[in-house]
Amino acid sequence: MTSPGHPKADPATDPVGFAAHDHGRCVAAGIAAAEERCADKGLQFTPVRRKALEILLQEHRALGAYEVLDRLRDAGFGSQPPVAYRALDFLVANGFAHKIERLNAFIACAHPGTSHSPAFMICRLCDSVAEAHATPTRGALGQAARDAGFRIERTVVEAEGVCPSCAEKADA
Amino acid sequence: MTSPGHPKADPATDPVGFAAHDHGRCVAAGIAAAEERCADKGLQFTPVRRKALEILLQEHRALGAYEVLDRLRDAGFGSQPPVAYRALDFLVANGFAHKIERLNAFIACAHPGTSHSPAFMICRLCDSVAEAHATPTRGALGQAARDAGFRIERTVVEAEGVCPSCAEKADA
DNA sequence: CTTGTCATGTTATCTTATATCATGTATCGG
DNA sequence: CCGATACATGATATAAGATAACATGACAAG
Repeated sequence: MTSPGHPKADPATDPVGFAAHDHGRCVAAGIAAAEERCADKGLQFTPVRRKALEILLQEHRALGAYEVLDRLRDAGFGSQPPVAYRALDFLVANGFAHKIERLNAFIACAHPGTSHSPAFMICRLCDSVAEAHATPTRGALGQAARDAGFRIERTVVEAEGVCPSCAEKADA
Repeated sequence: MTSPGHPKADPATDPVGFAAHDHGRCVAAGIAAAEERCADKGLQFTPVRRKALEILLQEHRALGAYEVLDRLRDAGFGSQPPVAYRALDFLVANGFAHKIERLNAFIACAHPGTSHSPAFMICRLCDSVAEAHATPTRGALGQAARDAGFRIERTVVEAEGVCPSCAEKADA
């Protein structure tokens, strides 16, 4: 899942997406995790939902709902927007995928199973997205919320910039 | 600008929006700051742009582009989407307003003039939005970015939850 | 078997955003 | 003063993202 030989590879915290890695495993692991969790929680991991997750897992970048819809249609599923949005809503609601608000697009969760506040690094050059963990209540925001009496329920943390591989290309 | 008598009111860091305050000042201060900065930097603070900022400053919540457009039209400006988007783009590009990605909507900057990475607290009950300061490079995200070799250029930090005044109402 | 629940399919529509071309206006060097 | 340039605005059309509402099907509980 993480780059082989990476000095501090840790499946729970290592940002996936910028480094070379066994991508087949990403897909298999993602599907397996979802299957298990759905079985546990009595959720229906139906064909559309499974396919939608597979589609997202194919890449480490965010896909728009209509991009997902196109691929669902190609795979023989319905072709109207709600088909995609419903599948994506299910995946997001159950922690198998996340919505990248900055891009109005969706990406498979890189750390499925673990409950977490995700944080994303979005490369503006190649559109790849890596997921890390945020600690929203610890930083300046958490302090501001406590001071103001604001109860945080969910956080969106997205950094836009340049990924290592694009930075390298740009330097060359 | 901040609530009179607030124990730790500090114009540079105090989140505005949830507490009672002299709202007329918000508007006046926002316009004044924009005027000054535009003069300094040779930017044209044209009537549409001024009006758009005024519209945003009217409330401590985020307005959709089309909501802004409606009010611009009411004020005698053009009524086509690009009118609003261009004005909003200008305001955002120059730090007079921010886009709330979670809401696809815009809000006047609460700390104009200061260069900052904004963080927002969005009340899901009353839609009010308060702006605080984020310290993106300091927390877990900054660490992850350094580890991954990702160069952060801009961050989106938005917390969704319940503001103090709505929490109070809910308790009652 | 019928009732309720959940998933899917389908139509229509709404909201958000941008590309493009045309027009106006201020500034500046010649 | 004139023409070139840059920037701002106006207007048309369309793309992209999202949801409301209604109909159908599958299945388990009563």
